[in-house]
Amino acid sequence: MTDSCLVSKLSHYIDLDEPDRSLITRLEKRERDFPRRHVVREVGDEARMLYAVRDGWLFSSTTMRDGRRQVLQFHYPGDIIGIPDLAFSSATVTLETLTPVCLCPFPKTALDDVFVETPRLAALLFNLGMVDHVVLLDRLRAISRFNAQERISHLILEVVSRLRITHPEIGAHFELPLNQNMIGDAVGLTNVYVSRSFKGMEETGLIRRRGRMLEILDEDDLRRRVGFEDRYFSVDTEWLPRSA
Amino acid sequence: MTDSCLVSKLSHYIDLDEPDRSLITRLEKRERDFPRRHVVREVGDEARMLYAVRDGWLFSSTTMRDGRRQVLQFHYPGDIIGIPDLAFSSATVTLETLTPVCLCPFPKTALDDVFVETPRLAALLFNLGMVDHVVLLDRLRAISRFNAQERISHLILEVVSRLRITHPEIGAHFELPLNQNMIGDAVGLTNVYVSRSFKGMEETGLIRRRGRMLEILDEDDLRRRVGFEDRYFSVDTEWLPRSA
DNA sequence: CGAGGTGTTGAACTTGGTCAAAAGTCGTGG
DNA sequence: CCACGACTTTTGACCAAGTTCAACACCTCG
Repeated sequence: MTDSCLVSKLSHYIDLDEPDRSLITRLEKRERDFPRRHVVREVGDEARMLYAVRDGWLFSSTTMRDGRRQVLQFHYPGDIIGIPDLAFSSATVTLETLTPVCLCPFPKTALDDVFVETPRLAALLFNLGMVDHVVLLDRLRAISRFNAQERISHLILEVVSRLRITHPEIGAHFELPLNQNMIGDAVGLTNVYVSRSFKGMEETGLIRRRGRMLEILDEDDLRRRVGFEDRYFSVDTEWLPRSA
Repeated sequence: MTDSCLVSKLSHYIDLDEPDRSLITRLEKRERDFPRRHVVREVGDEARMLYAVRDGWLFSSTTMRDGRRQVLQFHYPGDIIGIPDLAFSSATVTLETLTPVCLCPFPKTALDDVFVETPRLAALLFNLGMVDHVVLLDRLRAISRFNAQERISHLILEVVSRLRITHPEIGAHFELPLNQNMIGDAVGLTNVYVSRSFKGMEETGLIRRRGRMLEILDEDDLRRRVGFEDRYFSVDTEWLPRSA
């Protein structure tokens, strides 16, 4: 077992000591692989487990009665997923893989140990939960008030900024493994209008595309246009309790 | 000092023991009053404090460069506000009162004590944070995919279900202290279209209005129309660590 | 009584949706 | 190496929901 994504994400924020690391290792003991396009769990399923993402991308979504889907979040290596369902006995969202994925499942009750044994780590998880919350608030604002091109721009910026936590080397050029239907379902547009918007953005000189490779031509400019804040970058860990 | 809203909200979910109660009381030691329409703190302000809401309504919002506002959340007695900003050194949202309000401010660092001394309470706060997260996911879905009447219906249901935690006696008839501008800013519509939608809903026989009093004529029907789930009602506290 | 905030209405307009067809793209098997 | 099928993207024509702007009505509270 090489180094864990969870450890590498968390130590991006604080120094982990031995008890922290061994606790995390305990959480990541089991592993399970899933193929591309696999439903890990659906709305209404029993929600006793959480999963640490070791490798691959996933997304969570809900479907309305008329069949339209809303993509709620994307999940990357180092994330713990299923956390929002912590407070419910059955899943509130559907978790589905986007690429082949390796997950480390552990029961909710294992979080007990984190809270009891390593308060500092528990507080960090809380903190990161709040980061996700703020990211979601940003997206709410974007979907509610931006036009199509702005929404898509916002989503792209959100995705790169998250990727850079674990892959700081990512520059303006990267792969976006999402089809236009998925993008539409994430920002509240139809695939048709996503296509038109992409075309428009390419003509304006905001981006360049080749297949799923995407190039952001002027990231600062793009950020300014949508008032994008990189929430993952500057996280306040000052208030966390000192390690025991 | 009579009984605290925070205690009454939290004990809706678990039995609080003596250490828990005394810790909460410590958090609520100081009190501060604010008038209606007062900005408690703005985006960019230093975010060292959290606030327990003792009395009154508030909301959090952000403003875009063009002046349009997005209302993100409403806050009620018993809520702890400012939590999303926990992870940031400056505020990510503006907090503003809707009615006259009494808040109990305490520094972020006081949460340390909660994590170290009462893991069970810390885990409960985490849990409730996740409830708010899911409520936000529901709203994202509503704003992204519903039409005007459905969005407004969803918002109304969200508000009543939250009110009922601390006021279980609330029935179909209650006061909604929000003007149509505010409602529009919350669900991503203009005040004009909020007005038209309300009119439509009244004509269809979904609701009845008189000033700010609102009556839901058939709540089950309304819930079914927008697939509303009451997230506040059925919270899973099974996984929480036992008290020491 | 007057003023400011709030709600309502109308007409013209815009953004994005719908439906349907055409054109790529990519992996698989022959 | 090519052909086929499934999926994805693009394009066009038309449509509908919600916006904008502006005027007016309505409270209510000082």
